[in-house]
Amino acid sequence: MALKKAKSAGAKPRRRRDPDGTRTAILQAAGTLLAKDGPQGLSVSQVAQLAGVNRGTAYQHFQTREQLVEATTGWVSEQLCQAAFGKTTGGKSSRKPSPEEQARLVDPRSGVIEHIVEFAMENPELARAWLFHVLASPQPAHDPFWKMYRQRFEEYVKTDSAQPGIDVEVHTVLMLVGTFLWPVWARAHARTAKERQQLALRFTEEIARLSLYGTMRPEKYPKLVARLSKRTQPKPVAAKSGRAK
Amino acid sequence: MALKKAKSAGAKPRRRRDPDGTRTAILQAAGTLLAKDGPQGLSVSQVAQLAGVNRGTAYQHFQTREQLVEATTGWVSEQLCQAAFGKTTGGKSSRKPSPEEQARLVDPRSGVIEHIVEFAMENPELARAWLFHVLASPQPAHDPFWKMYRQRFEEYVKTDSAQPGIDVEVHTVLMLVGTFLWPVWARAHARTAKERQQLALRFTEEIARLSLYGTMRPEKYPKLVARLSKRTQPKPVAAKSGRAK
DNA sequence: GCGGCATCAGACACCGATGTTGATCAGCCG
DNA sequence: CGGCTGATCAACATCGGTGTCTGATGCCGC
Repeated sequence: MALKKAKSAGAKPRRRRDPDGTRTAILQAAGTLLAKDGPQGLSVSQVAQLAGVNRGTAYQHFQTREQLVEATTGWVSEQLCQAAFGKTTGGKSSRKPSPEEQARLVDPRSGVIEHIVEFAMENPELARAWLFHVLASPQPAHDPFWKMYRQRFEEYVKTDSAQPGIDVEVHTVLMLVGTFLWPVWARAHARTAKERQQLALRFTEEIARLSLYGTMRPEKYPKLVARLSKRTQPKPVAAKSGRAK
Repeated sequence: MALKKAKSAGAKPRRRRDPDGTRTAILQAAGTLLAKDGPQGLSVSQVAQLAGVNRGTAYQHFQTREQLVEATTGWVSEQLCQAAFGKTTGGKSSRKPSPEEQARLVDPRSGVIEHIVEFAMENPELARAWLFHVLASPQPAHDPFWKMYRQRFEEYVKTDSAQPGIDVEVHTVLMLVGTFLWPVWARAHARTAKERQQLALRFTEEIARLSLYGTMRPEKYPKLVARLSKRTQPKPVAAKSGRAK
């Protein structure tokens, strides 16, 4: 078709006029570079180049490098929220979920972790970028995705399907960061989609096993059992509320 | 002692001639800056300034910025190895450990995790630096500290104190990264040494609880139990399924 | 068809970081 | 004590990134 795209010479086919599109293109490029170099290593020049956008245009969408980084981390978190929970963070209210839907969202076996792992396995850049962000942030728990996950798990802990005495914060740290680092580790071993899926399955299976049975055989650690049961016995929920306000 | 240190005017009291000392001073400064900005954010200028050393001197010890970063990550890993396992990585052989010593080193309840958490809680810069390094590295599992931990845990898994069917890699990812990120999270909440110790205790207790009992009540997930027990071994699962009541 | 605006190209001053080089001075050894 | 080695330092040239500005160009809605 005879249209734009000056063929031979390095002529640049000027980008079609689409502010939102370019913005997200920039964010996406910034995301992948963020994953590679971390927040401190991000340069507007590289981002613009990768996004196929003039540097000046980038500066038109984000006044300063710092703002670009900020916007990018927020965007990454948003992507993760949508992929994991299927809704945006900026609560457009959205009708209250039905009870069974509630249970599905809350129960750790319902697929939230599976979703996250699979998504992270297919988008390791986002996972890595999120980890960088969380690691660099002075307040990791302020991240929207973090808060979302934590809240969901907190609700699960209240149900009678959960073991008593769970420490929500510790669990959140373990699961979130483990779930996102696993693809980083696995990346070195899996090339094909099949291998990746297998590794994702391996992770979720081990999480399931650990969640059900733990790592140690209780009968081998009577003293530890006694101490822990003393901690959680009297009134499980009260014990937790003491520290996880 | 009354010596050196020209007092008033900005006169620089030329550093005493001490190659090894300056080298480790540089490494230490690089470590704390690495924790703050990540590998890509590290600048030789800042390192030299923080270490109280001329930039040129730094370049004499490490030919290039990249080499400095590399040496620093190695140094951090070394520090962690010594803190956690009490010996250096560059195996000077060192006599074989006695059987009970072996058990102490291998058993997850013996204090390895406690050691690491406490150390990480008191040296969050090192923890953060290590996480940055692991996150940025294409082969996280090549880190000496990582390998050391993994090997120890692998030996534990072979003992009959361990649950059957443990996935060593998944466990290593979870524990290592969780243990080091916990201080980063906790840092935002704890100021005094007492608070820090309390948070460290809270983490190890939850790890212990999780290792013993897991997160979910098996009786609520019969299908999952069936699938997992089929995966591992037919026999031992029944024993622990009764523990939770 | 026209005006507004998104996009691009290029240039500028400024800054900080990188490596390099030659001078300088501390500590050791004869 | 005097010289030598090399650890430490100050200064230089260079490069790349930032943030800003100007003018040109084309796309889209009115």
